[in-house]
Amino acid sequence: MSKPKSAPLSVPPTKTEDSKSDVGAGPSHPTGDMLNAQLLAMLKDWSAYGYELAQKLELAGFGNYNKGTVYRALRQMEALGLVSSSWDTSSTGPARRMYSMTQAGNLFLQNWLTLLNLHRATLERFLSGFGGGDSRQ
Amino acid sequence: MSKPKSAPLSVPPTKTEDSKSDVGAGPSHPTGDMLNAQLLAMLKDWSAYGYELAQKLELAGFGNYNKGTVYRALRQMEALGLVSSSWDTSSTGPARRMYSMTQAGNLFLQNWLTLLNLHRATLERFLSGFGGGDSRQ
DNA sequence: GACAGCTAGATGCAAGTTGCATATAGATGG
DNA sequence: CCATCTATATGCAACTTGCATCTAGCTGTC
Repeated sequence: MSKPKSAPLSVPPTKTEDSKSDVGAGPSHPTGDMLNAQLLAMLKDWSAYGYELAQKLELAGFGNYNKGTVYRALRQMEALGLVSSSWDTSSTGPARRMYSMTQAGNLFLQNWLTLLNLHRATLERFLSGFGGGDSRQ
Repeated sequence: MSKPKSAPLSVPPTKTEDSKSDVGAGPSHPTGDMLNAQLLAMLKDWSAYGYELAQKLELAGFGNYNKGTVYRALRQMEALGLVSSSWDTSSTGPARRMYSMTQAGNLFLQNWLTLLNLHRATLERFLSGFGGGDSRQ
């Protein structure tokens, strides 16, 4: 949710055509637990640093990503024990904070996948017969 | 994210056993766009009111749900034009605000499913070979 | 008919999250 | 020396969420 601020509530939509392209209806990129899950998945087998992860998210197809949010998500996950970090000064350029996933992080990911499947299953149950629910590219 | 508030950042996890069942890592129930999508899916073919929808979410397997959040999510989706509402006083008991999905709501749902598939595809790509990623019900 | 309890919706507040802009700082190239 | 790129961090305003609480209609019971 983000764009339009108007509509004084309780006013019947009256749906004009003006918001056809934007719709205020487009989820653009994941935040919160969804973002955490993406970050953890990328850390599954190797270590990585924030800048790198933010770039990969963009390459993965999510719109241009807010790096500030990525950095804060990583620090917060560290505070929760889902990842651990250490400075890497071995390569040239500014120091990098290298993250790797912990066991708790792995457990989070499991829980997330469970919730995600429940989410999907529930959606599909209500949208029964809906086409495109499973089209992984 | 919700439970533990401690951990002063940059402290290596030290993983004690105390948080094994909770882990501070368990996404419990959907919020934000994920919640919106659930609500819209339940409104796909019929109208419903908030109290009812909140109950269905619990029955669907998501933990005990915050009704205040559900009500506010619905009002906000109405402000965005994703649903429309009207009072229903036909049945006994307190009046019910009946919601139904708009075309914009349907478009939101489409977009959400697209994002969800991208999310899943990306997770699976990084977790390649991971077991359990596709076990629907 | 007083009263507890259920249904149904709404909201104040504190805490948390996010986007945007900006800051810091090392490295590199001209 | 200065602009630019990499890499991380943060202040601020706006928004979201959970919890508790409020209103209000209806039902059942003594």
